Amino acid sequence: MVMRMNVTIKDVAKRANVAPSTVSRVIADSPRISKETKERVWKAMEELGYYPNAIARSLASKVTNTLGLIMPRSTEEAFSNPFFPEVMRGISVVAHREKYDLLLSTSGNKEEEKEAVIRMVKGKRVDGIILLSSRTTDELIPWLRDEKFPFVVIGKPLDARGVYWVDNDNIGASKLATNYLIKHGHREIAFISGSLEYVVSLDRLDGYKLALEENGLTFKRELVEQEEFSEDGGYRAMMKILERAKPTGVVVTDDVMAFGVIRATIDKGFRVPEDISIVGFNNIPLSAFANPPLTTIDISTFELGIKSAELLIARLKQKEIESDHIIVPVKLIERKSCVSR
Amino acid sequence: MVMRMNVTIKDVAKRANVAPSTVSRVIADSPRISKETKERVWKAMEELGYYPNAIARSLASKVTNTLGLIMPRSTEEAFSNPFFPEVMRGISVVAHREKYDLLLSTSGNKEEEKEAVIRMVKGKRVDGIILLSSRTTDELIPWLRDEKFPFVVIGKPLDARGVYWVDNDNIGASKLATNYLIKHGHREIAFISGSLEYVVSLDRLDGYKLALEENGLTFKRELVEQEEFSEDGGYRAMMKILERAKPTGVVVTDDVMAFGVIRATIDKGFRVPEDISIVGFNNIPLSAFANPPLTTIDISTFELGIKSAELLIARLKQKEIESDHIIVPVKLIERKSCVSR
DNA sequence: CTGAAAGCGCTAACAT
DNA sequence: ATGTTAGCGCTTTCAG
Repeated sequence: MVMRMNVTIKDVAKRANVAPSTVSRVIADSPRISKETKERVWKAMEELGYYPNAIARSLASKVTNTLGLIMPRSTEEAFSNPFFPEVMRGISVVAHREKYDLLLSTSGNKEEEKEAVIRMVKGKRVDGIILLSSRTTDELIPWLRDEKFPFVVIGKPLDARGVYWVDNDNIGASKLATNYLIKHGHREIAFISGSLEYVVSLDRLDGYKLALEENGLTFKRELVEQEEFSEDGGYRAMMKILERAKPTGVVVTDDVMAFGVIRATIDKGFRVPEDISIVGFNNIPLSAFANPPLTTIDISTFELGIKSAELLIARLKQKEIESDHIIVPVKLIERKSCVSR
Repeated sequence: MVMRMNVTIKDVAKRANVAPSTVSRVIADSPRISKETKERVWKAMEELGYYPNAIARSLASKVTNTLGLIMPRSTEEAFSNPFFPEVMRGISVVAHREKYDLLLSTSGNKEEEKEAVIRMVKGKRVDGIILLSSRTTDELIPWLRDEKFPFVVIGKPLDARGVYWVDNDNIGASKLATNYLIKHGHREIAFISGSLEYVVSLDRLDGYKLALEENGLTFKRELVEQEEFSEDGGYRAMMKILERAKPTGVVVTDDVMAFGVIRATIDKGFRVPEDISIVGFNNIPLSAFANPPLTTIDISTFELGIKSAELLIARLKQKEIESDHIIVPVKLIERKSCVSR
């Protein structure tokens, strides 16, 4: 029976006839160690099947080589919207390239979310944090800023002073969507978004208003509705609007919601796009296959993930950073859910 | 200027007039500490804003309260298929409930995947591992088994001895899909799956063969094709089949691939379902919105995640485990992509 | 019920 | 170029 104790740096040191610190340096591939000793140490590591203990390493060096990911609200919900996997895909590409692992917090609500962040930061489990979406009411951002802990947020925070963030130009994107409808002859344009708790909703509402204004159209309260980010939310919002107004076009700030909007439109006896044109946001994979295929604003979700990870890692490595934020471009994808009037 | 040193267990001990070990016991809520001391220590922790350093804790106790997630192949690809986010959703629900965090490895290929696992296991960064999909060629499973490291794999491994796993009855599921087509009068049924490197592909191929056999139909090589798990893979597979055979129905073991199959069918001048019926697998959200809406086998992806996490955690907590594997039920979702002949 | 002390496995001054 | 020596912050015998 083999009682296989864990082989540590000491065992390697002994076998290679060097000091533990030398082994440590070899692991870090320090240039101040002679080629010969390195070889000798490598050989010893090989023979003993040595592998560094990352935890001990972290404790001593205060570096974890891992990035914390904070999902919005419940992790469970987050994975339901294709937006998040896509952002994570971007993040994981960069993390992999830069040799970072990813620690996912699993939280269920606002309090737990805060808890999760504290656990990561004070627990010293990560080198930096990416916040996947900011709410205006978020107390996390000031907290992290005060802790002087490196983090970047996806989505421009209300108070962006001293915080690094990555986002689209949401005002511009929303103007783009609205103008598209206006150019196609629409005058009564509805606007459906997620809760105004989210800065992104606020900004897109502004973009919508601006587009109306610049085209001499008047803003009408009854054409605007907020609901939760889900198919059902979109459905409910559109039902409410159709009960009090007659839009010919609608801007919906989330494709998943847009599916609900389409469903509501049909349920109310209208056709898409013949009676009502719809433009969505995010260009999720589903939107190309919807019926009709959805015209939508592609916000480069993948890129949002890429850039946020790059920005965070640049910060961690104390690289020169040009700006404390990055704007990722959007583009309008024309499909079949809009028509001229 | 405040030089805020990290407050440690020692500071708390000093302030509460106890020994560090006592503070440690209070953190663990040991019953051998008097109520009074506990209160005193809690107060001191509160006042100093103390928070345990998880890394130091892990080093000393050899427990991380973290589960490692190993994605198949590249993490990037994984996030492209809705299957994985959905599994992760299930895992995260349980992890959250049981107070575990999730560590995601970011790997790009087979070697890096192995590297990632070693880094997690030998680096002592996680208490257990969930393997999100097994290939027949997987050397990870024997390795983990030999290391006696707790892990569970989603997808029955080829050699399941001594390994814990969670899966559907893939043979049965595939029979279900194939029989459905047979019952609807189809005789020439094609079968498209991912690489036979995956046990799941093998099993589903077996199920398909069994269904044919039990119904007196002969298996034809030219009706079978393997390709990668993507829309494009499905497209290519179907193109190849249509160049040499005339199926009236096809079983595709992945919805994303099924979309490609539909596209190929149309490109070849056939209609779905009038000319060719299609049954998919996974019931991803997209499949309900496809054109036509896809009839598919729902494999309870979310449940797969739930069960795998529960099984792993039960193992970590040395709970009684009834069986070393869990079979999650499937069901057929009838939509519009199939028709009787 | 609590304290003292020895690690956990590694890194990082500081020497040499 | 390499060794010595303290820790990193916590847990855990072992005493008492």
